[in-house]
Amino acid sequence: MSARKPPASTPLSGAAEPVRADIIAAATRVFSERGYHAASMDQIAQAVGIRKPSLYHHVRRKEDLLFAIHEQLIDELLDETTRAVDAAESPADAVRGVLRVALGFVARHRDAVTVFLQERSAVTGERWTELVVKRDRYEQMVSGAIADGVAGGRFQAVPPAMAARAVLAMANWGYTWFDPSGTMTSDEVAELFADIALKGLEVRQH
Amino acid sequence: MSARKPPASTPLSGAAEPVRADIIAAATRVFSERGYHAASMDQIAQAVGIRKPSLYHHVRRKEDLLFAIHEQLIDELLDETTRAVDAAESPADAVRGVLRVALGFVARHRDAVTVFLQERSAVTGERWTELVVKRDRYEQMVSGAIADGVAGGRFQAVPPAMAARAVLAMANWGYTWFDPSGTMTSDEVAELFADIALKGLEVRQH
DNA sequence: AGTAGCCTACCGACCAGTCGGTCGGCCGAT
DNA sequence: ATCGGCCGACCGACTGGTCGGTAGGCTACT
Repeated sequence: MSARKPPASTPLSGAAEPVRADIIAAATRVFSERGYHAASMDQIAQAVGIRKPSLYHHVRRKEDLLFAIHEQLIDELLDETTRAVDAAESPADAVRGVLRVALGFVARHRDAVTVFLQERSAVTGERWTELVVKRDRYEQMVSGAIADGVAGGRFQAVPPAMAARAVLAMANWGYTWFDPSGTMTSDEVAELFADIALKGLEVRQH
Repeated sequence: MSARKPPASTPLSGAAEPVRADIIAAATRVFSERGYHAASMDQIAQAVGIRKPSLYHHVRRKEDLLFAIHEQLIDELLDETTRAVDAAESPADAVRGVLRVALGFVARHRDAVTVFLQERSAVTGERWTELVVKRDRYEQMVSGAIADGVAGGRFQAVPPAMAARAVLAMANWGYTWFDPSGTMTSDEVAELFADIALKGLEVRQH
């Protein structure tokens, strides 16, 4: 064919043109309910209100949907957390902020968080690497704050990376049980978890 | 050996005759690597060293494998944790024991724990109910220990169910990052996490 | 000892159904 | 008359699961 090959290249590193928001929302819902592999493109199309071939008008591959969900979430999370940590006046404040942001995400973007945490390994290739880089940056922000606390003598001498894992675990695990219509708001839970992580469960009698 | 007929009857409710151990091991490996839905029975058969139809000689359905993995893990976990909590001399000791057992499982049965925590929703029907019952019993054991601590005035006045979630989160999330060949053993991590949960990160100056 | 019968474990060939993905064409708005 | 959004019809690949049959070990009876 004489026809010049269309651009056909991903415009930039990773980032393709944005997928329509309602499609991402529908995919997020379906993926979170049935899991990435068990969800079919037909089911997603139905959730959008169109047929499968039309869905392929907006997305090149199924994996693109999964990646878009992952990327959107980590970018927003990174952004909000950075702001919270920067605004913190003490390491303890930073830990509180991290927990508040993370649990807020669980509450507000429940399905997306579920997909993000449960379908981590379904993203492949260099796109996965891209996500890992951002995830590492996120974790290092948390362990950095804790390291500051240790260095300043305000935290116990714990390995910061380990403590960060403990803190993040409390937040991440929330997608498993948190109920937005439950008795506690995400901020209340965040405060409670921060208290536990910072002050501990045991009563100190001095 | 005289020709005594083997039991050959379904011994109890639900429990079918046990699936050959190497098959469960292979399925655990494959499921944890690729995810339940992405894993094919052929891949499992190959991991065992037989062909797919032979695999169906030992298992009725794919889901049976998943259920067997889940059941085996939760039964053992429930058992070990019960012993640890019963042997504890204080609520704080109980929390330490729970973390030690749970993180020990992560270290020793990494793949099974991964399947258990990541493929929870793939089990369906009444078998799922059965698992939920046991999981709840497990969680209540932990929150019960914390409630004891609160009632005895040795723990802060936190909602026990919430605190239990924080503690379990630290342990469960371990399957995400724990490396058995890393610098810390699972017992060391458990001790560190217990210290954080019980005493907190902040230094108290009185 | 020989042998008939049975049973477990295994396999090649196969099936119906589903999946991700494509193609050519329709339609309404610009 | 072009074009973005949409769709019916279709395809190849693969999946979970089945079926008929085989190899070989154990038992029981002769």
